[in-house]
Amino acid sequence: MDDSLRVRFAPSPTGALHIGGARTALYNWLVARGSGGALILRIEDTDRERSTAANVEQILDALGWLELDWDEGPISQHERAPRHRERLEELLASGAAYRDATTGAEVQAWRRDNPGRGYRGTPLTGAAAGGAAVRLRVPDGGETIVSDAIRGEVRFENALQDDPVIARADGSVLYNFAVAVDDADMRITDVIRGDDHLSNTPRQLLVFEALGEVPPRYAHLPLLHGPDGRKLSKRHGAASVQELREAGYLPAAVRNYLALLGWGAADDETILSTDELVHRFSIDRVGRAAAIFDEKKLRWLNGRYMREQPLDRYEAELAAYLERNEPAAATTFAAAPAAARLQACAIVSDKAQTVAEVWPLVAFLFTEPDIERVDEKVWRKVMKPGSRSLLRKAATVLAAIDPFDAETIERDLRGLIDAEGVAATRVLQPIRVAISGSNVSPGIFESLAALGRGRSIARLDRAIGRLGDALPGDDSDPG
RNA sequence: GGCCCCGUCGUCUAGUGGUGAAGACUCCGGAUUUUCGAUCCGGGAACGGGAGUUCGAUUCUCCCCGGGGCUACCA
Repeated sequence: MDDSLRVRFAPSPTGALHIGGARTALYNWLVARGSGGALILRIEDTDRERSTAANVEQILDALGWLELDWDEGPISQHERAPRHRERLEELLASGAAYRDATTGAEVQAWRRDNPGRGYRGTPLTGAAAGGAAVRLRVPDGGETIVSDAIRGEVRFENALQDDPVIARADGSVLYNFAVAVDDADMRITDVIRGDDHLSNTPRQLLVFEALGEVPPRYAHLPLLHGPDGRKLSKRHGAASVQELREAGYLPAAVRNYLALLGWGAADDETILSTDELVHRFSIDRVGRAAAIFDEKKLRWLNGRYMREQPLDRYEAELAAYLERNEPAAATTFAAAPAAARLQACAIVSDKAQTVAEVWPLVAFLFTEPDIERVDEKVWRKVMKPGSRSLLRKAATVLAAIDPFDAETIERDLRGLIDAEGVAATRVLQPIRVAISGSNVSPGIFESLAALGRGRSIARLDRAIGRLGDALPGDDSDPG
């Protein structure tokens, strides 16, 4: 326990929260919650062109859905501009930073002509300094060492580093400067972020040094890649937290899965509740190699979480999912009695791996399938000569079943199957299609019980009607 | 190009100077079965390559190869 520990999650609102960003947030959160320390949420919006309020909303929304909370913030980095300016002036005054109007193209050209050296500008003074960017002076000798909890000591030779631009000509500061100032002001003790920032770290350390501040400890996480081994992006399917939510994953499952991407418990346990994660997670057990995001494993894990949910929780997740993605279905579902909603969840609970898969399987309990429009291929596959007769007999059996529950229905329908001497599938599949409009549904006995006697028989009758049109005279041929 | 990071089954991880290199997902086969799933059982599958250190390297060092990141008046 270390309640003096302060970590931060600092996303840039230039898009939705990516899976990689979500994992970074999670790791910071786990470290904070496991130590009694504080998590600060800081929005890195110094790029006014690309940062939008909508993106900030999306990020907050994604963190909320993941159930990751924070102790301070959200703090807009952009709103701290006066403070950044103040610190910048200090460096300008001390000579640690200077005005330089050289363009990027010119620096590149300079580097071509001066291989093995970092660019050093010539300070501009007086009127000439107007309209020039500000660079940080990097020492010509020695090295800057990043002491990283995951990578060990990473050394960067100062002579090789360019003097980085830390503020634009208009005075607005750049990322590497703002980050260092903010991390210092917010007394961040541990920076846990993506590996893509490792190369930025020496620049930030140099800012700390110039400012006379003590830098935090660092931990750079391995990046997340897509199945093709390249950096995770849109074309790999679900790449943002919102997409994960739309795909029907549960927040707890996503947290569990994300935690395992780059980290493993000492005993290599796979299923870990958030509580266990908080207790067992440790940054020095994080691996060094980039991890590939594999949705198959997430699906499996999610299925486990789905099945282990209590029924009322299951129902709430389904309702929330429908509300977000299928408003019409949400209304229909909400209008049904609570008992019916819970029963629907009960009969699919061991089938669906994601919340998105639930409604298509149980919609028939809440809306009438149009028997005349059942897919022709499905219909032909299931409805054979003799089906009409068997459905009639099944309807008769159903009419007499008492009580109308899954066990009794199964007992009596199996009695019919035995009496007819046919394969169970010849009786059960036509019933399935008749009541659900599909050849894929939850268990048939449970489905009949959930639907109730009246509606079940009515749907059987409707199917018999369609069969009468399609297969006239089939009654005489039991097949 | 320069600088930096990384490299155990297809994937995520565990692990050790001497192991039959372990688990999970996927995949394949089988069982169960009223559909799809789910479930159960079984199987296949890895230390990137080359030197060196060592009695012995997957483990330590170097080189190569491969992948990735940074190299912006982006973050």
